[in-house]
Amino acid sequence: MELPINKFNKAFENRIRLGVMSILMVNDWVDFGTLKEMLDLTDGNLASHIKALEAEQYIEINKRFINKKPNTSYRATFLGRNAFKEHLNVLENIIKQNE
Amino acid sequence: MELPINKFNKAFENRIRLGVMSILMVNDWVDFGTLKEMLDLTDGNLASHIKALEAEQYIEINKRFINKKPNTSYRATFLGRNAFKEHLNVLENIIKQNE
DNA sequence: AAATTAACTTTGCAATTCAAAGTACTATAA
DNA sequence: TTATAGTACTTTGAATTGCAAAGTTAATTT
Repeated sequence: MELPINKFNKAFENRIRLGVMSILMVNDWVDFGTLKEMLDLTDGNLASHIKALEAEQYIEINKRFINKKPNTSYRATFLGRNAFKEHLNVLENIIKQNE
Repeated sequence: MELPINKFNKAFENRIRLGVMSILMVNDWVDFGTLKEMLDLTDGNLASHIKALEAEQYIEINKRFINKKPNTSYRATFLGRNAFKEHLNVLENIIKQNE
């Protein structure tokens, strides 16, 4: 018997990291403030989950200044996109079996 | 902007509970040993997650004897099935936006 | 210099997860 | 009757994860 659950990616088992990735899958370069607002998080919390995704090399970071203010943006890497798609495939199979 | 992530059901954020439910969605009455084998868990670990699902009234329990041996079976309740479907809907929306 | 803003990092605590060990119940064997 | 075994737990303790709040850094504006 198959065990699709064991193909889950630990990096995406948390709702915040899943949220960050799902935003970055459809938006190129999203900045810290936008993510923070969209996900309604404290900045420490968001930063720590971003760090976890960065450690897996699932997202990359770009720091610059906009209107003389620091602005950090993130986007999903190729590796991250593929890993996320894999994870969604597992979920899709679970969904399919319930249709 | 919508926040689908916040509609996740905490009870299903764990891969084991998600696995148990996904098995019970397509199989009526599955016993402890089968679940344990399918999910490859220690019995203490499985028992604790089953307990959590039972506490939410997402599964019901039936104890009996088969061949003079105790046999405990579980199935998803109506409440559990609906909650799980809701959860899958959230995931489905995340998947859809990536197609 | 002082205050401000963005993006962190650190701290510390609470919740979650898990394996291992222990327990309860029933059955069967000695 | 004591012992052994099997199933399904419960308890224990430790590691991991998750989080808010407070502290920090760097550049900016006053």
